[in-house]
Amino acid sequence: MKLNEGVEWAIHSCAFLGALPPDKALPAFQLATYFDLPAPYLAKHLQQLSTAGIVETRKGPKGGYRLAKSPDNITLLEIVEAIDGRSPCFQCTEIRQKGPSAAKSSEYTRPCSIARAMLSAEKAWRSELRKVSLAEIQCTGVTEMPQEQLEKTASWMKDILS
Amino acid sequence: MKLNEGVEWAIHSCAFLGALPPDKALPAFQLATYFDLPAPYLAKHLQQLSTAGIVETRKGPKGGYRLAKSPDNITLLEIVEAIDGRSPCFQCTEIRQKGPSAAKSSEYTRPCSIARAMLSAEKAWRSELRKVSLAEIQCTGVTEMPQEQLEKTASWMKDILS
DNA sequence: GGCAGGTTACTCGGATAGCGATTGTCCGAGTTGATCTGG
DNA sequence: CCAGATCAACTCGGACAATCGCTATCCGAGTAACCTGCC
Repeated sequence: MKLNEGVEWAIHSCAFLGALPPDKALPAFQLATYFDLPAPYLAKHLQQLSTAGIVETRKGPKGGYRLAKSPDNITLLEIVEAIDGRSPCFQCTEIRQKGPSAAKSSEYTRPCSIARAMLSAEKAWRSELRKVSLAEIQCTGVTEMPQEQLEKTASWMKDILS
Repeated sequence: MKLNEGVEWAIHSCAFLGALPPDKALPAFQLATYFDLPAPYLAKHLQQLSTAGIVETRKGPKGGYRLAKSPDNITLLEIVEAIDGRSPCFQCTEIRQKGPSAAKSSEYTRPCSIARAMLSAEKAWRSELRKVSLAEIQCTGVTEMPQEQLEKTASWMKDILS
């Protein structure tokens, strides 16, 4: 039960891309530099975000990644599922139908009650993540960011985009 | 984001142990036979349940495992955490404090807002699991179990415990 | 017949290999912007 | 000076290794029941 490490990188990256001026894109390499992450590996996760339709790419010089839609319309759940997959974390293997005391398979109509409880909890988790939009993350993030970092980031971004 | 497979086995095993007559214990090997599982590996998980204080053991002949407390006082969360660990599935590595634009570490007072959102969702998940007691699982399980399996299980249990 | 001691067989517990998924990396295909040349 | 074609550099995308945790297994330590012999 460990979430892919790339999820954290992806969320931070999306929040950062959302702060970019419109019609500007940022290469994966620059993002990796900003967060001090291994560039090729971050690129792999950005690809997943691209496949999921959360970010869009632009090749060639002055190219890179940028958000594909408004931060208001991007939820944390979307990003998490883009990186970590959509398969449920609890997979019922129907062991109640195994062993010497099992009945015929057709006798089991409803899903296993244990699986139902686990899936229900997972639904609550997903529901919480769906409530949080990227816009909220950005807003809170900027509000709580130290003044020093705000200035440095603005300066850094200016250099890169020039 | 995949839950340890042993979690399913552990929950089924606990539910089954709860159906045992009081003061009777069941060896790991018999449990594995009943569910058609690899015995040594199931035993490993039962050990974890024992360490967590959910089941208790009795060595020697007529020994085995049995519940350490009433099914009413055992929650799904306890079992899940006993097998899968209590560490949060989202680990914030504070990448906001990395890179060329980071401020001094002391400037970051509150936890990262992304981590707060992820932890909040995880809290909801754990809360849902805490609501479900083993007693409820047993009750639902028995109610929905095919008649054929009920009879076979009763007969099988009689043979084993004699 | 009852009891004590020894034996035996059965149980759990921790230490030990194998495998798959995640982590980490690389190079090639494609595209865009800039440059150079000719009109 | 302008337009078009060429060129070159920069970008993403998918294919390729290494490491860590989960899966699976085994044997040794400990214990309780049982059996036997004695009182």
